[in-house]
Formats: sequence, C-alpha cells, structure tokens
Amino acid sequence: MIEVLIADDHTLFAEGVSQALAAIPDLHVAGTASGGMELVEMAKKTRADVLLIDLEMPDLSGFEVLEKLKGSLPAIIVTMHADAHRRSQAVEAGARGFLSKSTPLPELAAAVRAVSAGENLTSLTTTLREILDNYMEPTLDPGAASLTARERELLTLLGEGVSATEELAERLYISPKTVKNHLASIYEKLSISDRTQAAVEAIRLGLVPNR
Amino acid sequence: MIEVLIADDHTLFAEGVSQALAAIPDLHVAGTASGGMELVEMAKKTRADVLLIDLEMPDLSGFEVLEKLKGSLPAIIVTMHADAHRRSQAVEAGARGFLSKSTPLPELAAAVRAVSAGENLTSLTTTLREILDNYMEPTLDPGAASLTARERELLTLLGEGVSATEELAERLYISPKTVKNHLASIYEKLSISDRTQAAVEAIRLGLVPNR
DNA sequence: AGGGAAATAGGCCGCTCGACCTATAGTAAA
DNA sequence: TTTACTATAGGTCGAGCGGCCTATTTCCCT
Repeated sequence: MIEVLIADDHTLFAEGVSQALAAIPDLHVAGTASGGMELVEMAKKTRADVLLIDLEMPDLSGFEVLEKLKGSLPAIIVTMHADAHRRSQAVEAGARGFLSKSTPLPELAAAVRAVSAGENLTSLTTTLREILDNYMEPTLDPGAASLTARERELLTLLGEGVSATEELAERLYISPKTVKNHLASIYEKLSISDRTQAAVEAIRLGLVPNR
Repeated sequence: MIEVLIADDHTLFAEGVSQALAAIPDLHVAGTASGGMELVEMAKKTRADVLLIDLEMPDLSGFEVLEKLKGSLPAIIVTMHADAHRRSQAVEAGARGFLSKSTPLPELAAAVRAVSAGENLTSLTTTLREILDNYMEPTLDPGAASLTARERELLTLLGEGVSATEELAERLYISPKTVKNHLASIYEKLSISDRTQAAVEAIRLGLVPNR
C-alpha cells in the first residue's frame, strides 16, 4: 500500500484526486493539505511515500515546498500550467515528476507507483511513457466504466464538437429533454458539471475516433 | 511572453529576424542592436530573457559580448560561419546555443524557448533536435494563427476543462467581462459558437500540453 | 501625430443550460 | 414476479452563456 499526501489550495481538486486515488487498490491517501505550509507539517507527522504537490499555492509554492523538504520525500509536481519553463524549474528544485492536472488518472497512478519505486520521471534519458507503461495497471477509469452505451454515444458527439442540445437530439433521434437527462447522468458519473468538461473528458478517455 | 534582444551589424538581418519573431505569439522582441556595445547597453537597461548575438560584429565580437555579460543573460550565438572551431569557442565563452544563420525560423524560435526555459543547447549529451522538438510550436491552423497570445491562454485553459467564467477570470487575473470578450473573439476567429467547441478546438490544435 | 490593434471593463437582453423532479415503457437480473 | 436499471419524455426555474454595444488605456507602426 502506497501512502500519498496531496497538497492543493483548490480544495475541490485535492478532494477529487483523493477520491479518485482512494478507488485504486494499491494506493491510499494519507491526507490532503490545502496549502504548502500545511503539507510540510503533514509530511513530518505522517508516514507518506509520495507527495503530490500543486505548483500554484498562495502560502508556499510547490517550489518552496520542495526546497523545505530537501528531497526527504519523493514528490510529484502537479500543475495547471505544465509548460517547459515550470518543468525545468521543478526539476531543478528536486521534483521527481512533473505532471499536468489534465493527466489521465491511470497515468497519475502509474507515476505515483513509479516514483514510490524510486524512479525519477524527470530524467530525460528515457521517455516518460516508457517508464509509466511499466507501472500501468489495467485500471479502468472509474467513471467511464459505468457509462451506459447511450451515454457514451452522447459523450462521443460532445467530443466531436457537437454541443447544442437540439443538434445532439437530432443526431441521436431523441427528444432534447432526453439529451439533457443523459447529460445530467454523465455529469454525475464523471464528476463534472458542464458540456465543456464533458468534451474534454470524451477526448481524454479516447472516445473520439480519428485523432 | 519571452523577451528577446537581437544584435547584428547587418541591420537588415536584425530587422528581418525581429519581424519574423514578432509574428510568433509567445516571443517578443525587446529591441535590436546594430553592434556589440549597443547590445551590452541594452541588455542592462531592458528586461530581456534571451539574447541573439551575431558573431561577426565590427566593434565588439559576439565572443567579447559574452565575456562582458558573463552569463548574466542566456545567449544564443548566430553566425554566418558555423564551423566546429567557432562553435567550441562560443561554448567556452558561455553561449547557450550556437546556430547558423541558415537555421529555419521555427527552429530558431524553438531554440529561443528552450534557452529561455533553462536548456543548454551546446551540451553534446543530447541531440540538438531532441531538445528542440520539445519546444517546437505546434503547426497552427489558419484560424488559430490569428489568435492573440491572451486568447490562446484562455483557449488552453478551456482545453484543460476550466469552463466557468468566474474560474477563467481568476486564472487569468482579469474580470469575468474580459473573459467573455476574449471568448467572443475566439468564437469568431475559429468560427465556433460556444465553450464546448472551443475546448475541442484547443485540444485539436495541440494547445493543451502533456497529453 | 495619428491610426490601429490588443487588453481591459462594463451594460443589456434573450435564450439556453444545468439542477431537480415526475413519469412510462422495456429489459434483464434476482 | 418483483426489483433494478436504462431509455425515453416532460415540467419548472434560476443562473449563466453568448450576441451586440460602448469605452479606456496602452502599445506599435506609420
């Protein structure tokens, strides 16, 4: 069982990731922190194997947390803005991994396992994918697995850019009301709240062909 | 936005490169110098991220400029005569990159981004191409080319699943009204009509990193 | 000096979206 | 057969979205 600590000032995100990771058998969330300071404290008190740290935090940024911990615990930086500049900064600060917040959950899980096993995901000698593949579990995306066939159809259309209720209804030969019902169901299962996020998910889940 | 300073005694070349770089959304030319002395002056006064320096200049050669700046700013040497001898001299003088004047513009842009991000293009451990590929701008679609830097930022966020006006505003440190203005502009330029389609486009255009 | 583009901010309005709820028919499993 | 789940359809309602305007400031280019 790998113990994970999560730090993100966006509480909803931290909670979400926590929930998602909790659903993975070999991972356990030891705690979540809403800021850098809190994380540093928790890291001392809790027996953790890997840290997931948001870069953008008001009190202590991800970089500063890395400085404070001085590599006592392996850490993966998770950020909204995964650009090359932040990446190299993170690497220099001692991060063992650098991931975007849009990273698919299985990849995040794989990254946690890899780092916990001593891998360094920031070294450029090997492709990130090559390493992660070794730690990939054939874990289905929790939400996507529970989607019904019809919901998947709808989600696929969204991922293709069909966004208007009326058009979705026509494509599926159903009433606009039914479209909205299916959408609501999708939102709940995937823990999202609108079509835009649904479209992003559709693509991320690989539902959209021809890409 | 990466600020670039250009130095070349061939004013036409300096101007040309300046024009060309100005057309690239994430790069901005902070100024052009027609000689080494002038560049050193500008480097002090201007807030620049990367220097592009011609080797052959009448007053101060590229090497001498590097000596004077002593690595205070990362610099890429650009020369008519890219031979091994000059290369090793440049490396010893502290250049972070060494390119021929016949380098294609996209590669030059990639090199600027790479150096700005802290890469050293002169180390022989990795192929230059391997590094540059990571900084290559995704070839942009006709519509996307007309997007401004700010619009692109917004679009990228959408592609990451950030859909609420309020949250987009917070992420960009602007008013929700301005977010809607940018969105309207994006819709028009890409011939789309809502955020969902915008998110799909963002991903299709490769604006969303790490996938 | 003057013109244009970009980024910022705001107002107004109609309509759609998403949340919550009920309801029926069909199907598959218990 | 009863119990679930799915697909279908409908209603209401408030908040948010997109369309269309104006306006200011700051640049850059001419």
